Amino acid sequence: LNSNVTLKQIADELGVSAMTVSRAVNHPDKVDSKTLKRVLETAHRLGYTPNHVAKSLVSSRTYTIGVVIPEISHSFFPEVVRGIEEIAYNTNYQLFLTNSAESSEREQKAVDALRSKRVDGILISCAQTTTADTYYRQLVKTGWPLVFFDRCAENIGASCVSVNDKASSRRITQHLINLGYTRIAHLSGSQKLSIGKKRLEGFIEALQDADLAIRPDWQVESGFQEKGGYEAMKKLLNLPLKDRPRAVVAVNDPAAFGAIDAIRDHGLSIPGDIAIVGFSDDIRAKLIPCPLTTVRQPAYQVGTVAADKLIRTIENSDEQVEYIEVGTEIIIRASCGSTSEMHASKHSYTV
Amino acid sequence: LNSNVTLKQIADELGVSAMTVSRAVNHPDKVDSKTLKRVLETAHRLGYTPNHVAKSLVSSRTYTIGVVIPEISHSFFPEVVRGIEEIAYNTNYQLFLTNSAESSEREQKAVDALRSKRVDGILISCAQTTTADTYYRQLVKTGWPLVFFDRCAENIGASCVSVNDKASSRRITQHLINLGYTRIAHLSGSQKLSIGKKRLEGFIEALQDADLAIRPDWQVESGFQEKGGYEAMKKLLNLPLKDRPRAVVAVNDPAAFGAIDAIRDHGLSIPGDIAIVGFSDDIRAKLIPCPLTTVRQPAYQVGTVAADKLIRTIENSDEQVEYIEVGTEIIIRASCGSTSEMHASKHSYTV
DNA sequence: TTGTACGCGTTATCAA
DNA sequence: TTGATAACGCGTACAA
Repeated sequence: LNSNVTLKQIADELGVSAMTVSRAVNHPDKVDSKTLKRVLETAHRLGYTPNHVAKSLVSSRTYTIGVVIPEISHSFFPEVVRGIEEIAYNTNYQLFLTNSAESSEREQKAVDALRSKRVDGILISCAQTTTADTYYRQLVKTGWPLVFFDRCAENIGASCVSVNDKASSRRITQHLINLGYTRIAHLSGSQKLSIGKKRLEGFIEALQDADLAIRPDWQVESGFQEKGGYEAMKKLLNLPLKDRPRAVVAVNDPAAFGAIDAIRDHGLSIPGDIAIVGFSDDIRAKLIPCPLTTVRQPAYQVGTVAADKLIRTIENSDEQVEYIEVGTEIIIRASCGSTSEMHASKHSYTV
Repeated sequence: LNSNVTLKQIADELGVSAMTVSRAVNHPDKVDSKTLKRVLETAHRLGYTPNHVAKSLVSSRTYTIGVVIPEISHSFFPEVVRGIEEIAYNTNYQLFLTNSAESSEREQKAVDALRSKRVDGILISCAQTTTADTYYRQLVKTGWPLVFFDRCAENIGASCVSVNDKASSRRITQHLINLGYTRIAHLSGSQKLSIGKKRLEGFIEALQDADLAIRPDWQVESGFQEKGGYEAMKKLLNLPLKDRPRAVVAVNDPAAFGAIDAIRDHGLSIPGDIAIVGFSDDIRAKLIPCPLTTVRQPAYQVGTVAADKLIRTIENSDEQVEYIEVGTEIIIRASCGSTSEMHASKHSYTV
């Protein structure tokens, strides 16, 4: 029953050689139409399924790619995986999915396992705890096709597909400036992570472009969680009234949610007293009482672009290393306040 | 560089046989401690990674399982996959993830691909369009370890892990009854799908247990989307006042959301005029103005249980076919209304 | 058009 | 303790 049918079994059944059966299956035109028919017929009858394990052993190609993500449940990565899956499906690759669970140790184990499986290439989004980029460097040196996505190890000679963090942060800050706000603060993420750094940079650039004051006391590190957002916002609200910002750019939506709670707890209203914008378009962003203006990340597209780049890297030995940024979309809702012109114009645009 | 190191290369380097190297790597105790050391040292130096493709060819075991899900982005399946991944990680299996995108044709192609990869077993959740259970029967007949999860093909001799649909539906209906409601309607899902059928059955049983009237005009098919929920609720609201239900059990949360809109549009309040409960604990359920009482499905647990069952089926040739149901949790919020006793008691319990 | 020989990287088996 | 051989299923290269 479970004993898998082989070319040889079919061959024996028909009194031909295994080679003939192989040809019938893979190169139908290279075999006599009559034997072809007989072969295919019995192949079907016996339930033949080509053994890719054996095929891979001889061809050194598995038509398999490994994906390492740090977090399965958060809505961003499933959507990325869907994009990867779509490309893989269209190009006849299979996907090994592994979860590093934000542990760099587990991440390395995953990569080793994928290497043992002889995947043709690896897509990886770094665990937050990752420090060891020496590991990545070694990996790159082995020549395995490797593409980072979203969370990238930079300058190690591997391609990278990510969201346009800096430009997006700058753009949403500019949106506040265009609405007339001049006293704008930033709740920032960890400066050890590229997204934390880039979003802060974009924020600062926007202020510089508009010749607005860049005040250190208006840059508070909140981290990426609600709790940190709440605490950080508290600090801003506890400033003397004359030093209080009029608008806030949060590093992401959860931080913004925390900040919103703090603002409410302080008896202030949004956007009347303080305007706020987020980043990531969390599913809750549009559902809260004062819907949050934010940056939508094209997760699906990150997946398709990364998978596409990886497969080109696999199939094209002289494919160049690239740093690809995909554009985001500013989603304008109520939390930033709005001018009359805003109502007349369209309510989202891309960066 | 990319040329992978083989046992033989290490062997040649040291002037021993490939067999000795193999033993050193896999059975350290069966080799002289001195040669062991030499072998491991050069293996490390050359960056040797065992070739699982070759291993699989001889052992007929790939330590790989295939997962077929109908929908990657919805929050339920990522959580299931996370559970599967956790078990796979602990047992050293790798996961092939494939997406049928609710197409039974694509589902079959996925399964064929997985068979070609010689996965040790398959976990599958049926596409909604699936009709061809003859295909599943054939698959089972080949003896391939196979476990269905969430959406199951029943009575075909394969194990199945799913949520306790009928009991949960009955339980949440009973909750309404306990609160004193007697005029209760059901917005049902397609009766062609097991979850649609089972949830209706549970609803009816609860009414029967309480000797309440089971009125056909209070069973409206809404399907699983908001729009259907809205339309179905409209029908109930358009009944003569004396025939209008006082409470509604929706087949899932989206249908409930649609119904809620309809109730609002009709100028009625929740739960004051009409109480409503859902099923699935959609992320929005707790965020809407009148938070929705609903059934939370333990997605992660569905994943771990299904993966565990599959691996037992793989590794234990006389493992029995089982239909496993995992319990749900009733999440009590405002939409069902509440009595004073309710406030005193705990606000969730398991079925 | 069809068949034979060999090798892909590994391990089980038996012999030394 | 170590090595030689064969086999896993398939495809390339060559021969008939």
